[in-house]
Amino acid sequence: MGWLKAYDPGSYPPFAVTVDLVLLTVQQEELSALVIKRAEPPFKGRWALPGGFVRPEEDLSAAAERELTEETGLSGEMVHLEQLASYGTPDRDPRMRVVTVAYLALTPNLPVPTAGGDAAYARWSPVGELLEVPRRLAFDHHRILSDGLERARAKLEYSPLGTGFCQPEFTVAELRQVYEIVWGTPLDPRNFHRKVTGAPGFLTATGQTTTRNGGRPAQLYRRGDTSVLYPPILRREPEPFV
Amino acid sequence: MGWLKAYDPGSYPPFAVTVDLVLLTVQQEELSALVIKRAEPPFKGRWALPGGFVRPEEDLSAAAERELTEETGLSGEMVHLEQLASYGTPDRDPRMRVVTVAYLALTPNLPVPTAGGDAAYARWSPVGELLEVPRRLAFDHHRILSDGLERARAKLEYSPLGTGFCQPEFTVAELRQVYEIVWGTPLDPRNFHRKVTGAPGFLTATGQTTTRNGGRPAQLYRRGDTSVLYPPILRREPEPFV
DNA sequence: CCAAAAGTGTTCTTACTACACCCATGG
DNA sequence: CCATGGGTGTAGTAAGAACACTTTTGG
Repeated sequence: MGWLKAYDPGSYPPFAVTVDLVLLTVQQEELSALVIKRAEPPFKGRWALPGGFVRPEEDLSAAAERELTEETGLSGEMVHLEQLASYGTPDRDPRMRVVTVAYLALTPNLPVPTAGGDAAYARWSPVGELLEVPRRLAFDHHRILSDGLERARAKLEYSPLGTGFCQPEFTVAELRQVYEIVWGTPLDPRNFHRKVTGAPGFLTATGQTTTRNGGRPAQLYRRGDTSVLYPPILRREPEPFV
Repeated sequence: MGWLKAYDPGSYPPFAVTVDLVLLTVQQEELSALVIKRAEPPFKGRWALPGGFVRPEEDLSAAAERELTEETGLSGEMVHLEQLASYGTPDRDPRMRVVTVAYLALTPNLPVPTAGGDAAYARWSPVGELLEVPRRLAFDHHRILSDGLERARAKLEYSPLGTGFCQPEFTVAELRQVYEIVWGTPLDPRNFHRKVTGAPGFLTATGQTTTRNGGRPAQLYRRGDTSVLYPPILRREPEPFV
């Protein structure tokens, strides 16, 4: 009631729809997110997640991939880009009613982006610093980044997406460091090794070895072909679920 | 890069934003979803998920709760209503560009809804029938319902939300039947009993018993106060994660 | 007494933790 | 030859699966 009437074309309240990206990477022993310096009000001079309007004939996921490519040069086939959640509080943008659909991607260590030719335009910032203070980020991006972080942490348990943080070829120790940084917990190297090499389809050995981390040469692996990790790599204490 | 310029107020492409609800319940040994018969084109006469426009000053979750109350009489405090995902393919509604934010709720067995006074307006339909054929539901609601079903199944493993399908006071066997119906797998009654009574905070005993299911009297329980199930109640073979 | 459902106990197996120990390189 | 990290072996423990068995009602 009211539904059918309101659903009449031409009589609906207009919204702006954007996509925002939570792009995470691991660099210098820290988990970082890509942020953009806002050049215009509102929140002029503050950092914000990259994002932009969905175009009139564009799918949501296509808009997210386009933004990803614009900001990082990565294509949608190269990284796993997944929908995170949508945010639409009426006052989240002071200018107009905006609903944003947030996407999450875990990317390998990239060169510092300089889209727009402005060195101060975009940068990777440690997630810990960005979330330290609730209002450090523009709009409701603190919330979005928090949600993205929690999703990324959970994904590492049950999916092989942690490899997305690594170079195409990586050692078990490099992968373990990713887990340790994202979860903020030390993991037993020996048990971790057994778990990841034992999970079918997670890793495929290249046959090559490397000594780039010192010590005995380590096997190099590539990401395997599975999308599920079984058995999962579990954190000690699971976080609240909802 | 186009972003700042396009983000200028007044120059954004207008969208309609709706919320759609995946309301699931268990009745007569079947998992069912609430569907509405469409009275107007497009998809006139077809079944669709309940939903409607987000109002100009309304939060997304508030819109979902309002729709929930309109369709079922349930309030947002009574049931757990969670955001599922957003869908915005350009051609998903032939009349205009619509982005919908889907919400999921697991509800107890309710009387057949008759909102609008029309008995044919809304009903509970078995999910299996609704998903049998890809185009049985209007718009992209097949996809949305599939996603909601998969989310509900996953939720039962790690959260106590399965109790949402039960009456306020229920027996372990009644809860087990919910799991069996949602997952489509038989579960060992004895091991299930141990798991759910052993998971801290999942169930609180009322001290009452009932013989309404025949046999030896069974303890009655209420939903406990935890939001995480540890240890989880696992299905045999986990589904692909992404 | 018997059927039916509730609930407990027991055994086997899997997977995790912790940690001892050996391996292969660079310096 | 030794420091460093890579990798395997093993013992103890937590939790799941399968299933025998006891308990308590209704008829």
